[in-house]
Amino acid sequence: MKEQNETQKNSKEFSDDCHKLLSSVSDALYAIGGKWKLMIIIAMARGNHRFTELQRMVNGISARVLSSELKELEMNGFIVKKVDVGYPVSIEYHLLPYSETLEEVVGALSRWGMQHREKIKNDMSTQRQTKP
Amino acid sequence: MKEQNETQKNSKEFSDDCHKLLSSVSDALYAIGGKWKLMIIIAMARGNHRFTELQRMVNGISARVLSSELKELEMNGFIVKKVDVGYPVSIEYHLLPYSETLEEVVGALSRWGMQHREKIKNDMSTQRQTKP
DNA sequence: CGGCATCCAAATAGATACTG
DNA sequence: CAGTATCTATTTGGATGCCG
Repeated sequence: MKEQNETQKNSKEFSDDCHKLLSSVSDALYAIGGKWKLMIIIAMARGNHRFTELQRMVNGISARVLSSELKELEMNGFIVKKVDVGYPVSIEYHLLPYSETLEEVVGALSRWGMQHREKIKNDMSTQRQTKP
Repeated sequence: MKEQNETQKNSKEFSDDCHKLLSSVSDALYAIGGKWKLMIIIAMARGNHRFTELQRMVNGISARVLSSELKELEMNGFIVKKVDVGYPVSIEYHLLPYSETLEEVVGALSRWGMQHREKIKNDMSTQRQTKP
């Protein structure tokens, strides 16, 4: 290992680093990627616990998709489904502590999303000058 | 506005906050969501600039998909395509400064992905005890 | 209300072949 | 090398209806 020249070594380590970075990001996207999972978790963190509440809050999601996403989130340990067998039966979904580990990701994404929207807006208004 | 009771007001503001958070995250996912865009940007940041380099580095992407993703990234101002008309013609893709704004997002995702992989590993090994 | 089953349409992805 | 074109297979999603 130590005997290979610096160029090779640096290149190899660089490439290894890259693979590690890629696979960890890939793992993250696999678990919480897609359009809906983070949105559902955000909505739930903000006090929406019922199926229909969630569907109203998460814009554009259908019942079928919400249903299957909730199932996956439950299987993966992000949320728990609580069934209250009163009358009428009430079903609520709640975040488990593990969801809190996503705070940094959600924060980074929302900050970036906000400033990205600004950028798009500026791009559009400057473009309008050249092509009215 | 001021006349509504505190419960309603707080609930309304909470809901507004939620919508803002949801829409900014949604914007972010729209721009850099999907399996590939971030991966391509990461690989490029780590020194992969040629089409085939990128395809080798980003595991599982096909030429067709890589091609279309690169086009989108270019249109959205993340990367630039440089054509060197020497012999042989060489084509390279490079990150534009705007890609650097994604650093925080990439960092958060990779940290989360790493610790998530650990969690999965532990879950699997503890589960193996009960069902060998 | 909180879903599941079914059917159908649309989007996406893979394989393969071909081009300059 | 750096793609494009075409075709097909698979995934995904919406709409609808039904059920407890």
